[in-house]
Amino acid sequence: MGLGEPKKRPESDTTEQVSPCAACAVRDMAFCGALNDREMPHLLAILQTATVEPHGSIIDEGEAADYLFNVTQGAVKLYKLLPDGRRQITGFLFEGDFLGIAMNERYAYSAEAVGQISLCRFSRRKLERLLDEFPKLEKRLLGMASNELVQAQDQILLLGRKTAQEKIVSFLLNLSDRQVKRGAPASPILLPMGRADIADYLGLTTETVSRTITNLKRKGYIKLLQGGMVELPDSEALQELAEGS
Amino acid sequence: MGLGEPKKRPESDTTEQVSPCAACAVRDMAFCGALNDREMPHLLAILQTATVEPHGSIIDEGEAADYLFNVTQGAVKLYKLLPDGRRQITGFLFEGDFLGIAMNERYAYSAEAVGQISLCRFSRRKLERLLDEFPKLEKRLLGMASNELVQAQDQILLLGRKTAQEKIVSFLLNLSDRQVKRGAPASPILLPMGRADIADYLGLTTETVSRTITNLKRKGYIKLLQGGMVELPDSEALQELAEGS
DNA sequence: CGGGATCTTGAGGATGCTCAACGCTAGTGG
DNA sequence: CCACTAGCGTTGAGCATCCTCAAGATCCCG
Repeated sequence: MGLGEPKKRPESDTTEQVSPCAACAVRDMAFCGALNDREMPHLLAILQTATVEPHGSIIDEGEAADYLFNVTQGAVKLYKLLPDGRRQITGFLFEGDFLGIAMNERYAYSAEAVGQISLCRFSRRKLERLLDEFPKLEKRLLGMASNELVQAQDQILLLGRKTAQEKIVSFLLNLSDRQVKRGAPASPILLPMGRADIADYLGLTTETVSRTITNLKRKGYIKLLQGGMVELPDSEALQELAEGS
Repeated sequence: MGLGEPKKRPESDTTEQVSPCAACAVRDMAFCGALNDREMPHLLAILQTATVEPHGSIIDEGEAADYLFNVTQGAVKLYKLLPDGRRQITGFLFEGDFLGIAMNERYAYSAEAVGQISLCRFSRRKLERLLDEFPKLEKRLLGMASNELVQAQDQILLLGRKTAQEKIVSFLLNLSDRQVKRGAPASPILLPMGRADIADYLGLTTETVSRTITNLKRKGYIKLLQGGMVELPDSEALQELAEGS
């Protein structure tokens, strides 16, 4: 099911009457930032806000792709399944990230909340009409797609050719970079997802993830703090570990 | 260097004076198909055609992304390198495929001709101006980016969670599907690339690729023909092998 | 404080890699 | 015309990384 039918989902709020955009912390980072204050109402008119509980489903692979989303709070995981249950997480989304560019008529993957999250929902049909009206929105979307493709290439390199340790370190550095882009410090980083999720993202098992992290900890490359925080004392050294140079 | 400086590349033709688009076999499949006969001249005006010899470089990762390309004949491989030389091929392009969506200011990967190829080259700057003039071109580009992202997700699933045999079979079926989209038969398929390229695309070694293909051959799932052609006698059975169901 | 889920650690094993040799094909030049 | 070579593909033996299976440790929430 997913958010395509919000009436069935108790964790989904209905649209707020006051503008959620005015106070939106991620507006500039998100694709909404392409519009100025005068144009924003058009976007606001087709937008709904919602929250999803931990492990709540947002979209399901194969569903008709009728809605697009913008994550405004929390972490989301995207994943695909094989018939026998093997799972590959194709990405994590955080505040400001857009969900739904990768689709044809149907979603190419499922999406699930990691912790509790907030998001904006757009009708795809209505958004497409808006794109005709505001070409710069479409340009922004194209730029975002371009960027996502670059990220996907990096992940393909990681999965195809990196060792377990290189994968873990690359992952940590990637989270750090994205935190910086969101205006947070480069270290410590927050790891809101479990070992199993990390494993399914990096093409490993939870055991290997755990062992590798323990190893990095022992060697002093990382430090585990309270609340799933990880300190990266020497990102230069980590950078080298991430590329095997 | 790459095609950014065509004067230095003996294998690059200069622009033809007669319209190469009029007789273009891939026009409808390519993004050019978004424009009708009346609009086409605008595109033609910013386009150059070229050929590249086998193993010739088209773009290099990290180069300024000043040009976009459309493959009109032959096969192209896209790849990324790690500092120690490990290589990951991120995709193969064939007639009608577009090259260059995945970039920021710089190319995210290198591209090299597999055999001899022909392509169209567009100045990115000029093409972007054209996008403003023809929104439907931009829409087409966004749709193509969306599609490429879907493909990238599939590749991520393949690399992260499939066995060697599943990878090989998925690859063969993917080539078959794309041949069908180009109007060719589903079988036999052409394998213009070598074992090493297949290995670097699937995150394997040439030895494993060779062994796995031999195995599939022995079990009757595929048949190797002359000239790098491969027959797929039972695509249903292969479909199951590809997903481990 | 109890209990389920998650994380860690260990031992053994399998998939795919490394290293090495051999075969095949096509292009080259005697 | 055919030996020769270079590149590519195939096959084999041994091995390493990572997986599987299992048990214990830790954490978190009720």
